[in-house]
Amino acid sequence: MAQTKIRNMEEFASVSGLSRPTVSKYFNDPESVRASTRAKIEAALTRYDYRPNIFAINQNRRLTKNVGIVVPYLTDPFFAEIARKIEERFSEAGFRPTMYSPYGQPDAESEILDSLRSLKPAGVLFAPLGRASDRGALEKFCADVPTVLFDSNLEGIGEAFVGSDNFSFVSQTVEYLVRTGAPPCFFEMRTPANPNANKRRAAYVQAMQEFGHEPLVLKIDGEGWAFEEIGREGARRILESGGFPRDTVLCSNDRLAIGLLSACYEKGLRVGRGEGCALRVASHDDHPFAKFTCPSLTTAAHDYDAVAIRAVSTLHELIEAGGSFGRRDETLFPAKLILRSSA
Amino acid sequence: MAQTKIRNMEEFASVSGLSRPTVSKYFNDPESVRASTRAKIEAALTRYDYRPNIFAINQNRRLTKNVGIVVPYLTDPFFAEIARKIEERFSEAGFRPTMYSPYGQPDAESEILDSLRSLKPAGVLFAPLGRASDRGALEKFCADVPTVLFDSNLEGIGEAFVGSDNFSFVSQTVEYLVRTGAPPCFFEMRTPANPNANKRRAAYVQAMQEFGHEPLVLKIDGEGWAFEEIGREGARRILESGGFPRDTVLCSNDRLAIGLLSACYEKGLRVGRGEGCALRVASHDDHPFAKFTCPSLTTAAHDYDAVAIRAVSTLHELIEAGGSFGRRDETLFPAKLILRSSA
DNA sequence: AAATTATTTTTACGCGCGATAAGTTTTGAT
DNA sequence: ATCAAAACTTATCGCGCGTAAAAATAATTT
Repeated sequence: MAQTKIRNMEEFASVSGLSRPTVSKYFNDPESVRASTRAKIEAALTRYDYRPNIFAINQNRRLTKNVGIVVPYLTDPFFAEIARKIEERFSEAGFRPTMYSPYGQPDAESEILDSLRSLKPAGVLFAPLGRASDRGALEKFCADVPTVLFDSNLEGIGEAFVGSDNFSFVSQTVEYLVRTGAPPCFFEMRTPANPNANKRRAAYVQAMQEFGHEPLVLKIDGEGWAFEEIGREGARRILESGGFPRDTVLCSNDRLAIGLLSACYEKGLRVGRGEGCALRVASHDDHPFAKFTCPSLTTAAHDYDAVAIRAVSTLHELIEAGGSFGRRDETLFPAKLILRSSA
Repeated sequence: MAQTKIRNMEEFASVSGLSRPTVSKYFNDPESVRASTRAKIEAALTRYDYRPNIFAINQNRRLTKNVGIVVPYLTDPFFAEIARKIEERFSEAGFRPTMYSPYGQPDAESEILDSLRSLKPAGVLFAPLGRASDRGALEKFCADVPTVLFDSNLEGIGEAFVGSDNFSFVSQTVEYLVRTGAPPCFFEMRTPANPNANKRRAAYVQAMQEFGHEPLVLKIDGEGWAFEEIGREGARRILESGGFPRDTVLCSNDRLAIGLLSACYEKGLRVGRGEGCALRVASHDDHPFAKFTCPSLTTAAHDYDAVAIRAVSTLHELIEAGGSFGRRDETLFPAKLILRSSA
């Protein structure tokens, strides 16, 4: 295979029988050289495993091929899944995506942005922490680096937003629950970290009023990102002090619902829509584990693929537009109701 | 704040009243300069937000501060959690960790190693896919880059291995199940991707024999990494064709168990150790969701922290040893039995 | 205060490639 | 065969910093 070790592009150009600038052109865009030239280079690539030095490449380039993907909590399968889809699309498009996560910590988020800035990324897809984010730091970052927000919208930050339509989520679940049973109460954290939570609550109140029912919001205590634990503890307390005020519960998100279902099981409360069931539970997100809860969770699903595809294409356009759109577009995808056993 | 924008280290050295080589030394190791000098630089750092260009730094350094963390499937909360802990420790130690995942695809794994190589990392912590890995590619990589394996051991690959002791996992669960009830059958995939699965099966057989019971291994079909789905389908088929041959089931890992519990719930089969329960289920890993299954899962827990700490410190030592130990050490941490409701 | 040692400055080079300009060859259409 | 456009070669500069050696300065010891 590799008889001689190739040290740099000069040497590789030489063994390909070409000049360095031509080879350089090829690595920037293989289509930019003649087919016969391309063939020479690709033949040489099979004989020698040369790769341009990534640091030297980026040192002197105006625009790198680096893109950043930042999600608030990477150990949450929901974020891991969406980050993965985004990463995949960027790789296919010839970019070098890198994933970052502050794991819920605002100072870590700012730190990530700082070190991302020094990577001179062509662009960044950024799902902010939300309420806890350091707004000033984000604004400064977005002024320097073409950034598209996703999942959580912070008004005025980033050149565009791509996410899911919380109203679509909640109106569908409320409609379904009301139509097939009784009006739900709403189960959420008292001080949600994520701005989507507030929109969902507002959507719940509005939808209930439209259907002529009294909204009823149950706010449970708890800080941080251990939502399952918080949901379980909150549900336990409610169950131990007389139970839920209605026989249908709509959770703000699936992770809270997973905790709630766990508490119900523990207390021997049967959840589902069949006879012998004391409680119906529905939720939002279609978390990867929602299929496997007991009972399986009726929920409103994100269109993961659509969000990922659109986020990537929007960042693409932003990069090609030179880093700035005229106005800040917000793209919201509707949810898809997934009927399972819990409601 | 920043009156003048600092373009490079030369300018920053000038506003600090020092020469560039001294400033360079500081950024390589703040302790290597006099305290008064350090104070000057740090004072300048508060006035100007300068950061050395990451590409220029690494271009010419023998050893970068980059470290790679590779896990087989990052959307699995188990891997996400261990990767996170490792990442955290490296960051604290002044390294620049980057996470990668082939998401179960062997060619993606090789590709990751290739692009990692061009990052000239000081070292890599690598949890391989296992059976599916391209052994030749891994060997070539490890020859060039100081690598420590974790989670999955591949004999002869990498300079060291840090992981959990599968025998400790299984002997504890088997002992507990036998002592408090009946000898379990073993529930696993027919063709597991991960070498740990084979060790666990062997450990199960051995432990059963030592306790004087007949081992009984149930092999279920399924390919890929959708373990919950595979576990559920496998359990469904068993339940629909007469049920489990014993009233106690030990799963190879928690993700299969999550699927199995889901199938049991669906079929109305009550799982747990109390009266009225038809089946006891235990498992291994202490997956982040094992607390929230219905019933909550009795399992043998990895010592996540110990593995992460030891993996990082081993790679540290390897780097300081110049990339090679005399012999290949294997560190195995024992499991901790976590008693919950399922068995 | 002189001698020794530890730091810092000066000077200089190199890393590997991007970018550009001016000249040369190839291509493909007339 | 002619010629312009396209592609390639040659040559050269610069990016921002690491690194090394020698000279100058500061801190510590005797």
